[in-house]
Amino acid sequence: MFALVDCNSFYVSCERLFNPSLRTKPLIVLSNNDGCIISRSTEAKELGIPMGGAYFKVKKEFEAKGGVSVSSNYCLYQDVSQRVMRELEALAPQIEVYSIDEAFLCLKGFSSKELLAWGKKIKKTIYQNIGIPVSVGIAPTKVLAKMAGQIAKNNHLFNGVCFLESIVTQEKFMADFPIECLWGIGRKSALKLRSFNIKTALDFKNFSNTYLVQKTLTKTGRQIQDELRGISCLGLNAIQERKAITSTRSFGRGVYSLEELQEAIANYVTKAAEKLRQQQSCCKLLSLYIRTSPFQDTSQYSRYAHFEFPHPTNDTLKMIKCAHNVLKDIYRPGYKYQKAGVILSHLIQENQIQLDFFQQQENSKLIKSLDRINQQFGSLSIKSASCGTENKWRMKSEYKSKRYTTQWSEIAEVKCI
DNA sequence: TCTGGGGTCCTAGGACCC
DNA sequence: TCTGGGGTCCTAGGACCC
Repeated sequence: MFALVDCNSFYVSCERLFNPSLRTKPLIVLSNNDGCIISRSTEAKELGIPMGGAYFKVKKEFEAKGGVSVSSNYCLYQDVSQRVMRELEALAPQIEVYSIDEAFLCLKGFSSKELLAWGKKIKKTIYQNIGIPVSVGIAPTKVLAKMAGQIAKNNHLFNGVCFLESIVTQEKFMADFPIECLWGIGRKSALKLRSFNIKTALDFKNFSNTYLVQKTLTKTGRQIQDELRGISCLGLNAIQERKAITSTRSFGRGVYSLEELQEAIANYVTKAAEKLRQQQSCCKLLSLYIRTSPFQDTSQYSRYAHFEFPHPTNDTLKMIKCAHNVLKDIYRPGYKYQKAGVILSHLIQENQIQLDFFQQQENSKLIKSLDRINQQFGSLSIKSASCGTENKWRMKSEYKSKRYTTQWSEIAEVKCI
């Protein structure tokens, strides 16, 4: 048996945790650059605010109806997430942290009678100890547990906990479960399945042409079908090292000059390289891209290029130099650039690097000192001069809440009146 | 004027080997 | 004029997730 624990409107719930005045208002959380809507309270959903929609399109109307918008605050969300996961680890024999707001639990050793009660206990404990409301779905496979989670969240009769035990119950809900809502079936796959007259999860379960499923949806689709049939294909995944680290941002305004792009790229490399060192890895390949806005009618330009290091590295300064060389190659003047990004891949553990006769000593002492200083005095306290100081291109984040739990200077205040 | 960011997995097809 | 068969490895691009 698997359980899926999913935090309800996670970012919104985090914001409400430390700002009770937001608890009764329609609330939305915006993506980076205050561009899109990425989390909505129930009240905001009822006002018809679309998930993933462009903020500027709804801003006026939403505010007129008393809605409140906040910029995303990942320091806060990450920290609250870790607290939730710690609680879950104490409650279940095995856990897979699937995303910032979700975890799968493996339920060996529970009788089916105990399972529902146990699900309710999880919900209650997380709310009591952390203050975040969650939904719990329990079923024999991961895909079914995901489905149970959806049902627990949307069907009020369940009070946030749904256990799909018997095949009869599973099929009863599958019959009303649209195919596009199934975990792993996106827009494209749903269209293909609908062309075979498969409209619900139950239709998919009963579709007998497995050859066609494999052919159109590849191995992934076949596994989903098996999981619907109660055959578990997807186990609990252990935490694994990242295979790639990316840092990409849209600009707060159009960027034209090479100098500003260089600044932005230097900042992104700095960020990505820090993450790389945190997991004690080096990278062999640095990829980089710049592009104009696809939403604008002005002439478009987009380029993607790589640099392969002769020796795997995590040295920020060396990486910035190489990135700048690549950037010079792909930069063309006269365009209004909207976004740039850096991707580090072909990662390898620091202690597994193969050295050779001619390899120069890495500048590791300097980099280690930088990391230590930044850890103590805050991110980017000391950085390469190429990162610039003004950063006029920097993304917008106009309505950001405080980092209540990770920054002493921003800690929550309690006032006695 | 303003439309996010960070990931994973799978497959086809190219390049190469003997 | 005729030009095989069996294999591996790598990567770009597509699709999906939250």
